[in-house]
Amino acid sequence: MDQLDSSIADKLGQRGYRLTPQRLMVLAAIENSDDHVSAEEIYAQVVARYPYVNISTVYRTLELLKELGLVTEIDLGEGRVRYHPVDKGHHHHLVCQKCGAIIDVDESTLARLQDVLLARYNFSASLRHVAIFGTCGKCRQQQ
Amino acid sequence: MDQLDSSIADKLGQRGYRLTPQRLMVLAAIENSDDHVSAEEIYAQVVARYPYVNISTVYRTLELLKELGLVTEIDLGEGRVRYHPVDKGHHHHLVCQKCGAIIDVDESTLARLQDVLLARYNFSASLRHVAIFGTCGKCRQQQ
DNA sequence: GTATCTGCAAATCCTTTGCAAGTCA
DNA sequence: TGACTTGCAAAGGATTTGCAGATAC
Repeated sequence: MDQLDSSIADKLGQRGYRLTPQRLMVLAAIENSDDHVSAEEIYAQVVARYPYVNISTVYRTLELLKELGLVTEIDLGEGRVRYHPVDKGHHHHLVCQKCGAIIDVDESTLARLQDVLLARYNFSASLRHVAIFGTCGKCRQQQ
Repeated sequence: MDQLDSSIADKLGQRGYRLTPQRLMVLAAIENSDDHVSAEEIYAQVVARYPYVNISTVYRTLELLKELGLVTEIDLGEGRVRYHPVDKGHHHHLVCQKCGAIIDVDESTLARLQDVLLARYNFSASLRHVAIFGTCGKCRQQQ
């Protein structure tokens, strides 16, 4: 029930959604994570403090936050999705398919692509949180 | 048991894998499809000719072809993966999240990004078959 | 002949859903 | 109070797996 200074909680409240303890705990778990968290990881964090939550509540909260544009989803190719608060900034990831390393890439790196797609295809790409697969330098050396 | 001229079949044979009727039918289904096919669609095609195949055989064949680099997978955001033979050329897709339209994008459009990632991050991106989500021009007009 | 493949059935994994009970505003 | 939320349990859908029997080479 801490983390009442959460900016996401503020926005939820402003839009008329109830700030239940469960939701606040989910928000805290998302915002306290440096990395991107999975639903399962959020659930584990919340259960540690309040054993009666159900994972479906976590999924429902994440669904709501997605709809409201407060978190972004990313698929790093693990067979499950990870979440990240939008207000922590946009960035991308290079995922090495050999060693699993994840390299963070600045938002600007994809800015030009976004421009090209708009100019050439009149398509507004949503490149807020993208995973690009390939091989890192270290692994290429070892081949 | 047709489609013995399949280049994928050739490669499978060369590498010592058995060319079973099931595998040949799966290969034919992949190669005869203009679009990208899902496992379920491949299965449907094969069952039409040989009702005793099992979908797990389709999945196992696809797994093998992926490992050997003979097909690529693409996730167009449908909750299931689609497959495409590598030898039919590389290309990318813009997926409109409003209307579902899929716009094909030439390989060269992502070439520069590939260069940048290599130069800046020493990362060899595997951009052979990428889906980019966003909004198409038509849908943006209607907003 | 024998290692490789297949079919079958069941299991897995992540995620979603129906519903009755609980609770925030 | 009453609409919104939750917990529970069960379903959902795509994909994977164990195993015994079948088969390509």
